[in-house]
Amino acid sequence: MWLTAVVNLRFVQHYDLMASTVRGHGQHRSKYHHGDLSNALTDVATEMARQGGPDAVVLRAAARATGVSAAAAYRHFTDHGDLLHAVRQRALDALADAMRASLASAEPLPDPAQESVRRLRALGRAYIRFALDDPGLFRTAFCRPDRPIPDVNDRLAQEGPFTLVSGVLDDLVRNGVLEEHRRPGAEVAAWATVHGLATLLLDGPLALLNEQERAAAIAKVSEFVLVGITGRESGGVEGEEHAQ
Amino acid sequence: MWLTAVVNLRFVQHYDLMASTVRGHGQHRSKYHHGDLSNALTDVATEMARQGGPDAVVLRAAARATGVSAAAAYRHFTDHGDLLHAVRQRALDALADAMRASLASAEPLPDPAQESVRRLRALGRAYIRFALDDPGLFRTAFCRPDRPIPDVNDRLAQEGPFTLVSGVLDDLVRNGVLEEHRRPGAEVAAWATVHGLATLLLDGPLALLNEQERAAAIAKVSEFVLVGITGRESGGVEGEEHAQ
DNA sequence: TGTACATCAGTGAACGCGCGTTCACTGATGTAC
DNA sequence: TGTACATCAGTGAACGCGCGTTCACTGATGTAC
Repeated sequence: MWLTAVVNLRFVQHYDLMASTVRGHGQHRSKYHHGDLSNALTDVATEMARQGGPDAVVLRAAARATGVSAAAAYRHFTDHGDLLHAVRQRALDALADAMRASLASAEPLPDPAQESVRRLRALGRAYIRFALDDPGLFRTAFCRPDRPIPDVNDRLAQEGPFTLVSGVLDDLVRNGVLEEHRRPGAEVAAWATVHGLATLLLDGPLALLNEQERAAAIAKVSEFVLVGITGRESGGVEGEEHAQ
Repeated sequence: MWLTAVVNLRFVQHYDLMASTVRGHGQHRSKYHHGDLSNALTDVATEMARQGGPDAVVLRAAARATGVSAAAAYRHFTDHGDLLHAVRQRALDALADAMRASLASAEPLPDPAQESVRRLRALGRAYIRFALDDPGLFRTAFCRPDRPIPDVNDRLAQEGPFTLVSGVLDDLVRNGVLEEHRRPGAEVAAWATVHGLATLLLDGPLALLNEQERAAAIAKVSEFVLVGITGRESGGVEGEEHAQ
């Protein structure tokens, strides 16, 4: 009990430092009229989510860490759920960013077919890595929303993880790797597989795997996705699956 | 706020009824020395989890609903996490039971190969259905544990979901559907896919799918798993995938 | 350019709530003789 | 078979905690004239 209290205290101190640093960089708005409190609160709350998952997003604590009264938060968020929703969106954005970065992180292969396979692998790898590196954010991104989720075909589809996968699958069709009749629904299957692996590695029984077993599982699943989607042995680009 | 209070009140009343019914059936132990308080508390807490997920597992409320002081719970559980852990185990057991029931729910097919494919499909279907029918329990089964998870090769493997899948995959090898060199790690891939689909349907963007789209997604993923595992077109047993 | 004033974005104190956990206690149970 | 007594499994009151949210308020900002 008091141990928890101590930990929380540490959190607060840490966040306070962070908050003052952030504000210190900007123009001093003489305390009143922070200028960008909405974003500042979301920043801090996102940091909390990163460290402790969705349950760590606490409105009062976020306000405290931002150096502002709790009531002030209600000028920018209708309630706690609204703040959490903003954090969730941040988490999803961060995931999508990581996936995009992964796409761009290596030289494109000369052969378009191989290149699109590489891209699919890169997306999956980034997804898993994000989950393992930032479990708090990952859990927050997929925690049960208390507000309606944006439709996949609306905002999220704009530039969300789902859309990235869809785009690469379209590439695979275009480059003859994926037969057209297999295309419909393929993004759901691919996404589900990678997402499931990520959550089982994080919170499920696969959390007990050592690093080697984990790498093997990831490689196996990566292969599995390609075969399952295309319906045939994944040619070329062998070995890449063993890369981190 | 007061709305929440009202809802909670309803919960309590409901659980109280339930608890008194349960105790009413058994022998009256004259209030003191309940006889099986540990199980009674776990029962009630599991019901709470069924209705509201892991966060709804509240020690005080469970004690209240069981008609017992909160302190009494500490004779049987070291703390709140211990109770939650018991509920988690119940949830996992319930999932495994549902899967086993699904295996036995239809006539075995005469052809052993087809039969083992049927069994794999049955497991996946049961998994998804459990998640959709009992989201609270499903979320609880896979919520982040604050205690060490039992190793897959230990208790859970005894009769857990994971083991069921492993067994059926062994059948697939035995019956020539799955080549032996593909067997290692296949249960992870299969499980991840189905698990991912379940969680995306529950809490992810796929929650927005209508019934028809959802059925299509499930069918597609089911096909995907078979192809991904075996490395070839799934022969036979076509059409069954469209069954609920 | 200066001033009156509406509006905006904060404050801080308080509210009620329910939680997990501890404590000294006491009634019921079972066992040794 | 009856009785003393240890142990077991409850009680109920209290603790401290921190949360989300509301309220009347006030200082800063920007705008109309």
